[in-house]
Amino acid sequence: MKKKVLIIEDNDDIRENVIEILELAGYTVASTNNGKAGVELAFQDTPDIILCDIMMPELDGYGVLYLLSKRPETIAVPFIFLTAKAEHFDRRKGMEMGADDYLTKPFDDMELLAAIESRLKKKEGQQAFYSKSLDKLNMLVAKKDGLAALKKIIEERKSRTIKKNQVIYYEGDKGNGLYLLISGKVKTIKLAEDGRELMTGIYAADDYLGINAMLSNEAYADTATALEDSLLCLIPKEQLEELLNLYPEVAREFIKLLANDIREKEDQLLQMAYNSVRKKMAEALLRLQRQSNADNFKITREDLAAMAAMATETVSRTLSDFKAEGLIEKTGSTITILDLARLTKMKN
Amino acid sequence: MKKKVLIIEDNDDIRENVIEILELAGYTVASTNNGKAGVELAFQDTPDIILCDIMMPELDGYGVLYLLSKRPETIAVPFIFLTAKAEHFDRRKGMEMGADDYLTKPFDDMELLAAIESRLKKKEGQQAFYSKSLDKLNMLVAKKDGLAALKKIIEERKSRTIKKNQVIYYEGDKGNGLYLLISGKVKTIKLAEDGRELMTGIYAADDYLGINAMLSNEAYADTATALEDSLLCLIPKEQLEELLNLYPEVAREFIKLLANDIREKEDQLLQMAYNSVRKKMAEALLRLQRQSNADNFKITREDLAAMAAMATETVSRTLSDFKAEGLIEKTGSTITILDLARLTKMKN
DNA sequence: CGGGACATTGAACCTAGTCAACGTCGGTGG
DNA sequence: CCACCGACGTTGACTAGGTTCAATGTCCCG
Repeated sequence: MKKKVLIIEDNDDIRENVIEILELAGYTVASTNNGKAGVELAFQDTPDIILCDIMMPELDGYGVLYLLSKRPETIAVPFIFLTAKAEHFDRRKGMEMGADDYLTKPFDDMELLAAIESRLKKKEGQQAFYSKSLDKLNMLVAKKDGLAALKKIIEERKSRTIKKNQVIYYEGDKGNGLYLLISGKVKTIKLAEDGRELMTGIYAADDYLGINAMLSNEAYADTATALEDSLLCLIPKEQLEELLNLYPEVAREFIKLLANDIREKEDQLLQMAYNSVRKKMAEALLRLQRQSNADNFKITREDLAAMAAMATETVSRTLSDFKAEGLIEKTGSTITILDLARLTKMKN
Repeated sequence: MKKKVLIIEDNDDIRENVIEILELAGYTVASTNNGKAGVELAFQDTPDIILCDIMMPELDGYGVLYLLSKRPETIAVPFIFLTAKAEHFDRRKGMEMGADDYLTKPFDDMELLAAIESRLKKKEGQQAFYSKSLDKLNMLVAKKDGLAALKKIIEERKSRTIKKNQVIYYEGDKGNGLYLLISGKVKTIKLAEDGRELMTGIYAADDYLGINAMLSNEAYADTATALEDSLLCLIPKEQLEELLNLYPEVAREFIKLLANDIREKEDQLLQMAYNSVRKKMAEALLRLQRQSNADNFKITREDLAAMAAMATETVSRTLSDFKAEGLIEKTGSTITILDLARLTKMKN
């Protein structure tokens, strides 16, 4: 089956040229010269890949990407930016927003075709990759007889790669689905009035993201950011609703997840309230150890400070103390836990 | 229909004497001379009221009361202590554990009969009282067609009066049902290692208590204590499970409650972490105002301290400041909010 | 190998906790 | 009905722990 490519580019020469090349290469091509029309075309008939200029009047490339990422049907479509600007900052901004690649104009035919093919191939690779995470989801649904629903969900797997430091959703965004983290690591944070961050959660492979926003039908209460390159699977809201209504087991499972979450939050509250800095630090390290299942991990002082609700300087000092006491080892931003037992028993 | 009375009393003379009186008065009487047997009798054939001695070998009266409160079928049965000790401390301990009355030996026939009748009458009164709370539950269940289930639950309404400062459940207890608070006010707290309390929640009429323990099938993560005399309705675990499996709407409703709970806990976490004492105090007062729907309320400095995670002395000081600034009024343990707007906008 | 981001260390400051003494309220018993 | 007691609330003085500001050191990426 022919792959559909959507091109959004306001320069007529370039657009026509690209269309010609792609049609020769056997793709079906849709095109437009402005961002708004591009978004609408994408919604009407989901393409397999999108090429998009950054600098455009009215709605620019970043805006297009943002709007597309709001809808489940377009969120997973590979997105390649076309631009004359090869500057560092723009490139990063685009990648952080979730673009998959970047072509600097002028580009030759081979470059273009190679980029498209590599993206399409990668996307297919991901479909196969889905790992245990989704199998677990299958289990969950299949427990009783949700076979049809199960098939449907898996067939329509939407996936999305997220790069380090990229924001998955912002506090206040209305969610469009539930995320299942397939690989990587993600943190959720809340911002205090003065700009300080508090980490409300840290997630690893097989964890669900945004459960409570999704299930309470409200906007996200925190901001989710990738701590490292991650792969996410989106379960669209409507399908989730359907599952919940059809299969009590699914609802029970989510209820359990939520209830445990509350438990954890309450524990954290107690710690935050009355524990000394040493104790809070120890607990933060233990949480990291538990969820990475390893005795060493990389984390910035800033993130640690946000986890334990203290100043970065205090983190530094406390870690130095811990090192002097033989509890941990540290080099740069890598921390290795040496004496788990004593950390666990840390007195207040 | 004849009412069943169970008597647990190790002194043979007194027991025989009471049995005689009660049978003359038209009650069906079961009796035993030790606590263990008493508990078993109560489980086998739920009595309408229980009279129980405190001082007994093996299992004393407090133990009996505790064991009975663990089972849904006996939790709501009126319980009267019989004892020679008229001392203040014992009386309070008994009442705090949930005893409904106290008879000091020696007591005469009239005293005994009056106590029993008053208890039975009160219990019946409660059945009628149930107020809007349960009607709301009905709504919830009836939304679709859960008529049968609905009827069943309402028929088997278990109710229980809880006196001020009485503990409803302890952290670590395995729950046997979900509580619906019909009237009164309840707090849930967690204890830090050093004994300081942190209030994790405060509940008013129509709120559910212990949702997350119940739904995650684990022990309670906090201790629930009545802030004033309260009336609770117990929805036994099994019925809850049934409802959840039969009616997705019910599950959805609870999911929403849980999700909102998480939201609140996260907000609290952020406050606890970075806010000044003044701000924390203001937030605590606002929370009290919101949930009592009144501008004045009675609360001890200790409870306030547990809510805002600070020392009672600091609470005193901060309240004094607030009063001087015209934000609140206070006399004894009653606080009146004067300037809601400024409290809300309290800067950090 | 240079620059910027990240980490460490020192010193000053300040908030809120602790300890202690005193005041106030409400309930109980004489 | 009043006096007393214990629980609860207030205020002051002192102190410890953590934040802030500032300077310096170290790592990593291009």
